[in-house]
Amino acid sequence: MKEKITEKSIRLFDQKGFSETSIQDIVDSIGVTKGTFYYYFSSKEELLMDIHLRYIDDMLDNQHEILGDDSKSSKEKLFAIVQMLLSNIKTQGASAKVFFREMRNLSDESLSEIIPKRDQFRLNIEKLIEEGKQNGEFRANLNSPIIAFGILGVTNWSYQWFNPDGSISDREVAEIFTEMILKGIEI
Amino acid sequence: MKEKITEKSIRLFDQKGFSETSIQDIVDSIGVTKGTFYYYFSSKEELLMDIHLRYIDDMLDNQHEILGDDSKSSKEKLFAIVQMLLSNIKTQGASAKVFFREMRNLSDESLSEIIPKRDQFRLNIEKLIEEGKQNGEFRANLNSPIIAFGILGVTNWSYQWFNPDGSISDREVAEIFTEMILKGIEI
Amino acid sequence: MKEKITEKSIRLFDQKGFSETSIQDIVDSIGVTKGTFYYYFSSKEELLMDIHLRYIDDMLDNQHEILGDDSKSSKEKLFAIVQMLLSNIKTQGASAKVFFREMRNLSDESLSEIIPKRDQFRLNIEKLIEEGKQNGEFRANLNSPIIAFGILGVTNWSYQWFNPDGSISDREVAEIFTEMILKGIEI
Amino acid sequence: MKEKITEKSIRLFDQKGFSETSIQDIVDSIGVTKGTFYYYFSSKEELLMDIHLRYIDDMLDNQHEILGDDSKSSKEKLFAIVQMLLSNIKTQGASAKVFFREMRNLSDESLSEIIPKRDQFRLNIEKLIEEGKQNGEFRANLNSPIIAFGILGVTNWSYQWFNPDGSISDREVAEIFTEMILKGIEI
DNA sequence: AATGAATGAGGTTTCATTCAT
DNA sequence: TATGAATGAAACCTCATTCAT
Repeated sequence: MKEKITEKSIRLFDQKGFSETSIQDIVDSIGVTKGTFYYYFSSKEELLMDIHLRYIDDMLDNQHEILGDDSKSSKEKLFAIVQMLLSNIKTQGASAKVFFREMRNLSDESLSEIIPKRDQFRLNIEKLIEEGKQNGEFRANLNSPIIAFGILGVTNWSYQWFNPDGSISDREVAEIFTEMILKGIEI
Repeated sequence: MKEKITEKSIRLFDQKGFSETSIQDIVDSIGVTKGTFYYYFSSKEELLMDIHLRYIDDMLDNQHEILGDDSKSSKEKLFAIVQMLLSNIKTQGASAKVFFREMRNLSDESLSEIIPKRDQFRLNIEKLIEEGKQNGEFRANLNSPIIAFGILGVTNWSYQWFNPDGSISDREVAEIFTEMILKGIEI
Repeated sequence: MKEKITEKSIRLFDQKGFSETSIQDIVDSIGVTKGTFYYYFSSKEELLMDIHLRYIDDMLDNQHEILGDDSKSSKEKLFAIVQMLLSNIKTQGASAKVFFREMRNLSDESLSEIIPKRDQFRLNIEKLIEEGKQNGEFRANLNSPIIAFGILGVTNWSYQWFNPDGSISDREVAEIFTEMILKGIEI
Repeated sequence: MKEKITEKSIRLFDQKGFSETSIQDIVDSIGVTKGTFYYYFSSKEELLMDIHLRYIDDMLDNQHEILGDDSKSSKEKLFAIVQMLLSNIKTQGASAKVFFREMRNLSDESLSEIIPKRDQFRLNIEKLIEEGKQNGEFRANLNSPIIAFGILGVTNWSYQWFNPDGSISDREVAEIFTEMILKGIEI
């Protein structure tokens, strides 16, 4: 039941927004009553925090696995991360959008747990760029922190427009984006 | 007064969110009463629509000016757009965040006016890429629609993290991003 | 309207208790809506605090006037206070019961304002007893603090049983109690 | 278990009030679940009634024993009752406060059982005063019903302020109060 | 141009109670 | 004897909106 509530809430928060979705909306969508909601969650914010934690922990896990694979070059790791983020849209896209858009509705206490994790994800990419600079895969004069923000922009923004059921696959987009990031667009 | 209400609302919507900001919050912040608000706006949504329209029209104007400058190459136009978006963060960052985050709270009628304009901005970039492909500035095999999304990701995401009062200037970031987009990061 | 809400609330809190009286009960009893209540009070607790302050300030004023009357002996002042408390039951009895029973429902902040005033009322009686001991009206060996509690017990408890519309008047009860306090009951 | 629930409930009702204490509060405080509560009590009101009955029956028993002791004079009986009420504060103070404050939350049916017992306790004191008047211990012109209320005021009010662990003992307070009631405070 | 009083719908949350196990 | 899941009514409170002045 808790799982069911969480799943439905992610869909609703994605579609209508956190504040715009009432507990009534949530429980109606799964045919239970408000009491049931409060049996499993002590507040609406706790549910939001659950969703945040679950998402960022999952992303960090995925990232960790990729970065720990010593058989991959820095470029390959970068591609793997881009590909992971794109392919996750299908299953985790709603969570991701909630994560990026609704962080504001977390309590200060919850934020103090989430923000370091979010930053960690970005810093890991920054570290990957540094690694690539040192092993000669990437240009030595790159501003790693800004480039990391740029790469995250490319991937995270795709949650706003990419349709996993559309005519172009997540793998294709990942390839286009990785090539753009690595080689640029000029001739 | 209308201007004052709009300005303050943009700040508040940016900080707390549209649904989380009450009319009371708005009028309190400028020391008037709710009646005053409803003298100038017929609803909260009308105010939101005002903010949206003002932002996207301004962006389209800026873009239009850049794209119409025949003295610029495609690359230069691209740089100019990136630079325009970054430098706008200081004055328009709050509006931009409201634009991207709160579109959901517009009525269907308002959306039908806003969405085509938002799409137009992106399609203009797509067209610029096509133009660059044809005049030999950009690689001919680029997938323009996806690349346009990628470029918008880089710039739009910067509204989430770029601090105009920080140690790195908007111009520097624009240069880093344009170089990344044009040349990529590999050696 | 604020006055009306307060008056009705005192009646209802007296009859049913603070927690047992809903905002709905209050507004129904005067034919307005909940919004109206919250236009005048920011919370149910603020209303309770209003009632408390109004009551204790009134009692302290009354007491102050009696104690400041230099034409009265200590005994006469004591009688006047007892009489004042008894005669107040008719108009202030409901407030008094709310005051004694519902203090628990005040916030800590409100309590820190109310408790010193409540204590002041008692300490003023203690001082009156001391005064009577020194001017030879009262026995010199009295334990003033405990006796003050005893006198307040006699008067305050009367709010629980005394019916101002019954067959015995408040003046008669005040006389009986004053005689009991001054002379005791033994032969 | 039933005993444990009752004991904890008395503490909680005393501290926070009946309506302000939830079944959840009660069962949490003893580490069981709500089902357990409803195994022993059919409703929250039944528990409150249990507490009321237990208290008043106990008081009536104590009073009965004192009044039936033919070796005591009326004055001695009066002192014994005052002393009994004061000394009971330590063990029964919480019950007493619940008894006096929360009677309102009993059903009409429960009230019809409790009120006569409460009145009986007072009428027994009234009878004791009459007895003292007739045997020449108390003044013949006393208004017994009102004096009984006065005596109960002195003792019952002490539940509001007397601290059994403070510097003055219950026996000392009982002596001060009995002397005040018998001899008054004037010289 | 602006106010202040009032509304009413809907929000989150609490809680006594039920019941299958 | 005790649990845990679920209910549904009602609690306090918020807020966009209206309207007479």
